[in-house]
Amino acid sequence: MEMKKIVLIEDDADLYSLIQYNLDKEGFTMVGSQSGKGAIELCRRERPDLVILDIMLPDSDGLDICKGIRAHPELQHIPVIFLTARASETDRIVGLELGANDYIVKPFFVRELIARIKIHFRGQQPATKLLKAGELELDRSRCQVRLSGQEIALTATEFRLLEFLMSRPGVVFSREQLLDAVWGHDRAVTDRTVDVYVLRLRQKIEISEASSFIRSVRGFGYSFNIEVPVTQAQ
Amino acid sequence: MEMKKIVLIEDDADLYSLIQYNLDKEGFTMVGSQSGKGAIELCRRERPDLVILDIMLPDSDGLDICKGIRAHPELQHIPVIFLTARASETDRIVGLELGANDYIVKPFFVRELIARIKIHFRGQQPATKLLKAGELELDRSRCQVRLSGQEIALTATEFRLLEFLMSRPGVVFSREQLLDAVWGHDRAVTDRTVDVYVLRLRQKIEISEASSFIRSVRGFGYSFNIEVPVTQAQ
DNA sequence: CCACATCGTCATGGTTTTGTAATGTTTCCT
DNA sequence: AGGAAACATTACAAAACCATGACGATGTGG
Repeated sequence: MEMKKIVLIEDDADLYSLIQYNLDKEGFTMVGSQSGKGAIELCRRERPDLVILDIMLPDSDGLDICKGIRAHPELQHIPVIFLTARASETDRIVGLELGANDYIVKPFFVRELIARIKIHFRGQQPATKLLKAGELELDRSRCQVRLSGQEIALTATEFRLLEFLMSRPGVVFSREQLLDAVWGHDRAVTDRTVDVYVLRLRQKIEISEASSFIRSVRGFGYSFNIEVPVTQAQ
Repeated sequence: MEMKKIVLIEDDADLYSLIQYNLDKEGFTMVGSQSGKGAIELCRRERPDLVILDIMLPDSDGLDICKGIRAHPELQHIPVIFLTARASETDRIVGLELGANDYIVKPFFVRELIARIKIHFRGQQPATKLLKAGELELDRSRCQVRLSGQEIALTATEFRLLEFLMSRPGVVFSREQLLDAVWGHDRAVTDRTVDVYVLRLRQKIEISEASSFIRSVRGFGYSFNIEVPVTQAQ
């Protein structure tokens, strides 16, 4: 997961640094303000992946800020977590119905805040599951392989074999293991078959004679090369 | 918004009916069980849009059910809300980190539960009511398809199949997946059927022989072409 | 109750893929 | 070097895969 950026608006200095410390420890980038003024501008400038918002601020209302975020076409998709001491039913409802994505009542456990933050980052995995190795790209969801941007036509078995090898680059697999993984456990296939498929793959995705994506490891099996082969120099 | 379906697993009869009443009032479809046994099967059958899960059940553990849902490839995207009396820090963290999307501690306000449910349905609206690919347009709200501006008459099944494929252009789906998505989970349909429908779709929406909107991916299934087919040359 | 549209299945045939056996080549050991 | 084992290649027949046309069942509106 790339580094996620979080904006924190919280006037209580102690709580501010506590959260800052913990977000930092978790590997998030944090920018923030202890005042509600200019919060929208801060978000427009920083384009965070998530906003943590105290509702009761001395100079402005967190609810208004949330409303502002939701009204802004560029920001409206950003998840907002409210943080507040108000625990009454209507307060909560108003917050949630106003467009907040979560609502945490003070005092709270920091680890819970972190866990709830992570929920919003979960599930939005990259649309395409892409395996890369130098010029070679394998797109799982499209069942497609490209070499230097150009599509390479592979058969189903070839694709699955390459996918398996690429998903664990450098690891050497015996023919036995490859048969289990690619052909299935109830296979009825000779292990020489693997050789043939490696050959077919090589003929399709090999660039030069010198460097090979698939490495034969005599006496053991095959592995996907980590030393990324290159066409020219790099 | 179409009718959303919610599965509720809660052993306390009073709470069960309270929630049932309120979900019903809000216009949600609810199915549920007062036992944890068979919860996964229930979800597989019903394919709900959200699951509300009590953690402490007399016959099984809500955490395990959640784990089961997250482990099932067809169910793992479904939001899970935990409902529980356990308020300790570790309980909450475990619940959230296990894959739950929300965690509500009893006793709670029903309106808050409703508000939190709605959060999960918000924003996941298909942003595009209108799917486009070159000359081909699919209007979800009107159940209408146009090719070069001219309306094409599709049957219900043809429409759903095309809609599903177009909604994730480029992604390859197995016949199995297409049957699940288009025909439903309680299907009693051969997977050869998909071939026939693809054929029928092609006959109706295909422009030329060279370029095709629906791509056959031998050994895997079908996908909607991203390379937008063109009437003329490129 | 008939005409018509839709649905799902089946059988067919052409094409691609697959697995194996046979043969050639490299590597390694003595 | 000689030979054996491991790997690379080639060629080919069997199997799998998909497109297609036809058909019966079911449902629906007139």
